Amino acid sequence: MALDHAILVSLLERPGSGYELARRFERSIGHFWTATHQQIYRVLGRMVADGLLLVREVEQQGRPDKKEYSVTASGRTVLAAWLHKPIEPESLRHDLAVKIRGAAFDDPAALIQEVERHHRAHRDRLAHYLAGEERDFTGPEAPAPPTPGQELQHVVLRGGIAYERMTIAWLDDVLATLHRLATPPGPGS
Amino acid sequence: MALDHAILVSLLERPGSGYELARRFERSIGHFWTATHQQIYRVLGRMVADGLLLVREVEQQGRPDKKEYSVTASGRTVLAAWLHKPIEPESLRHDLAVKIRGAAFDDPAALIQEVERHHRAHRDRLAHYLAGEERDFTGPEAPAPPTPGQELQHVVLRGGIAYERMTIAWLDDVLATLHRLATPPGPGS
DNA sequence: CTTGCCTATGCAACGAGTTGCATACGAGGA
DNA sequence: TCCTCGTATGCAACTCGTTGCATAGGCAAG
Repeated sequence: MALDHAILVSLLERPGSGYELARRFERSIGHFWTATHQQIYRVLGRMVADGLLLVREVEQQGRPDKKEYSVTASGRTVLAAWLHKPIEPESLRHDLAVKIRGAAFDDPAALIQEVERHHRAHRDRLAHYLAGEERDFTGPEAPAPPTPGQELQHVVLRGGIAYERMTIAWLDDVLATLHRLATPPGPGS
Repeated sequence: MALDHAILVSLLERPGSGYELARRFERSIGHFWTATHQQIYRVLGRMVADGLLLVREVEQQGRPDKKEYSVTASGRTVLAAWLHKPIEPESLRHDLAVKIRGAAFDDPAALIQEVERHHRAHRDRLAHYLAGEERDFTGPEAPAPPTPGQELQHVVLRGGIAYERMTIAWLDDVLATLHRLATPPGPGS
């Protein structure tokens, strides 16, 4: 059900089409939520049927027409109700951690390349987040007195940055451990 | 599909019943994966049908009988194949981040209690992880030369600890931001 | 002019995951 | 005696999420 709320927040920040939402979910919102376009289109249809969203056909030049969605008063009410309802602290689902524990029953050294791949991916994401932070919040182009909405977006982005930094440091730890296990105990020991 | 592999790893570390697996998934394995008992029972049945697991009826005294599952050679092969196949770096699904951005369209101060609740939950989890680390890895009771399997379990646990520490620090940041937004700009400004 | 790419939307089928309910045994307390 | 709690397993119904496929317009390169 939380995809509904993520869509409401994103459309309140700026109305847009399903396609645009899908791209946002790959970028800034994807920092903390993911969704494919098929899922988004389906949920958008249901939310319109439920009266949470409005659709407006928008003709475009040089590209296909689009449907722009915006939040109704009813949608704001639903979002507010969710905001006031406590949620459970979420737990991780970390495939890589399963693999690492599974490596005990296979060759730990075979995992090194995989972990390095993840390490690179997280370094890339961190660089991407930092560039976004510079552009939108800390750089010279940033709005001098940020609005509450911008402050909140910034603190969420700082969370993404902290997550990537932590993950990179942990993957360093994992790599060191895998190398230690791959190298048999030295003769000087 | 990854629940299958998490179950294989857990049963290789120690054979057990569906009920025991469900409790492990609430504890150590739950650090990086979650599953309800219904889901586990269903998957166990399918994996037995596929020849990945063996069942053994075990009579117990003072409590109902149980079915103990263990991994077959075929199960080990399937796990090894998965270990050698690259996976995508996973992305977060953080409900609380959606709420924080959503607070821009509601009362940011109303979120403070919710964030404090999560803060407490993560501090509790951190304490729980640290106790487990002391007990199993760094304390005087820990095995002097750890096996590769224990080293790998430890590095995964260190990941959980790093995640909780990072999250707690971030929630401090979030709380400071929410308090700043809740307090109107002071007269001395 | 065909091929591929980007924008834009959507269906159908399947698999993953959640929620509610049901059963059954044994132990302990009201 | 009945009620509740912990152990132990499972069905049924539903929603969530993924994968594969299909359509369609415009643009640019070969």
